[in-house]
Amino acid sequence: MRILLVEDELMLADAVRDHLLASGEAVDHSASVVDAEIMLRGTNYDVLLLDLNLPDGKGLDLLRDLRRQGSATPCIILTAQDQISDRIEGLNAGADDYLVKPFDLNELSARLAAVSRRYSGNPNPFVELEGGVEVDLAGRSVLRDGEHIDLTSREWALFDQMVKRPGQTLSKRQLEEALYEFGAEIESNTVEVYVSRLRRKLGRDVIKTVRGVGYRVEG
Amino acid sequence: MRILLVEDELMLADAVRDHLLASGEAVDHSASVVDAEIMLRGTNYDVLLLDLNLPDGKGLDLLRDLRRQGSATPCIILTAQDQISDRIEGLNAGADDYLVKPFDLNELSARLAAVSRRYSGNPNPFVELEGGVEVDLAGRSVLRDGEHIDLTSREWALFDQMVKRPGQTLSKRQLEEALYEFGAEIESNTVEVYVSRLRRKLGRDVIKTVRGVGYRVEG
DNA sequence: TTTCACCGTTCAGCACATTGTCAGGAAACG
DNA sequence: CGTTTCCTGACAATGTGCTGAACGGTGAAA
Repeated sequence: MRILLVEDELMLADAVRDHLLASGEAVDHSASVVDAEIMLRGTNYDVLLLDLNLPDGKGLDLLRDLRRQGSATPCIILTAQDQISDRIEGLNAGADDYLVKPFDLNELSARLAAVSRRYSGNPNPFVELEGGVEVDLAGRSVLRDGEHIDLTSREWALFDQMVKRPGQTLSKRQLEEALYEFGAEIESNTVEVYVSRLRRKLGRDVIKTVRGVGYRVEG
Repeated sequence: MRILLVEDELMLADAVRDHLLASGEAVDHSASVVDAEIMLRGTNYDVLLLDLNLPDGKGLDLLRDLRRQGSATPCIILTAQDQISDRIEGLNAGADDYLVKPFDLNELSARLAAVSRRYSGNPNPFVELEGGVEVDLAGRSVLRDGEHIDLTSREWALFDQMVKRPGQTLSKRQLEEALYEFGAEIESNTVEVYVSRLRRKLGRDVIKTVRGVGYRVEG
């Protein structure tokens, strides 16, 4: 999925980009409205992530222009806590959803999925795995033989990463980062423990061990 | 789309009607509550545009009566700048959105589209859930083992959100937004309290807890 | 008007789920 | 065989959700 992120706070932008790249999305970043316009002219994006509080002009105008030109690219706007009027204006200008800063990166993922799904009209983005396991990434739900399986947030964080890149082997280090946002090296076998717990819930065969490297889920 | 406009300022009413007619909508106009009641009796409208400041009675009462009778016709209320309390009351009485006068006619169109879209998105008015619970989304009514269950407006606001996305886990943040229309973030466990009350009315198993995230109802 | 019932909200305490860690055992590998 | 890597049961500390109680506000009834 091609995503255009328009955001001038660089730290936030980097965090968002890293997170989305890690989920396998293609992210372009622009820090200003003019840049964004140029990029929009050159590429067809699937989703637009738009901060309304930009230095060189109103993000709202960008969105309005887009809609005026007939573009229906889904758009999620990012606003600060107190800019309630911006949110309303944004929705009226044609935004599909909004997120209030600071937001959880996983929530961002969920909304992205929801918005793009709403748009593409495919209601069930279920991923099927071995052992009768199905996963709804956007809805954060897992079925095993049709039964719902409850995962804790850590368990989901790990499993989510693996399901997003089926067939790929993920190193323990990568998976660790899914658990502990920034670096924060932890010397322990936490990942192993969680894999163990996941296997108990989902069955032995869903998560394969790649000795010396990490783990992998089949597509 | 059939629209009923209840508004006593004739200039404004004319402007609104002209604008909507030009968009291809069917607009009826009433300048008083009693007229509106008569027209509502005779016709099924898709959207109700309601000024709260009417000469012969409170528009709010009209709305409350409608909701009490089980009508779920989407309603956008029109208020003047300073009547903030009216807005809150209106939303509590069952309005779907509000517009502050003077408003841009294009903004009106946008809200109309948004409100009606919100409703037309539910092709299946009757949803069956676990525990013998049936929900009529359009009619705002809930049955348990065939018995009618009364939900308060907040309870409904929450439950409605969950039933509309069965199988999906909704974060507490998302659900909070269902309670407090736009913003005004409140730090409390209000969502939990309402879930608790809903469970008492609907049974333990209808609403599942997803720890660390939020809640979910089964399809 | 007063009274009453109900609703929305907040808070505090309890109960229990989750988490990170460790240690001992199992399995893979040379 | 030894070594390395991985698995998993147990545990204490922490975190999170649930729910009864209480309070102020609002509308309806008397």
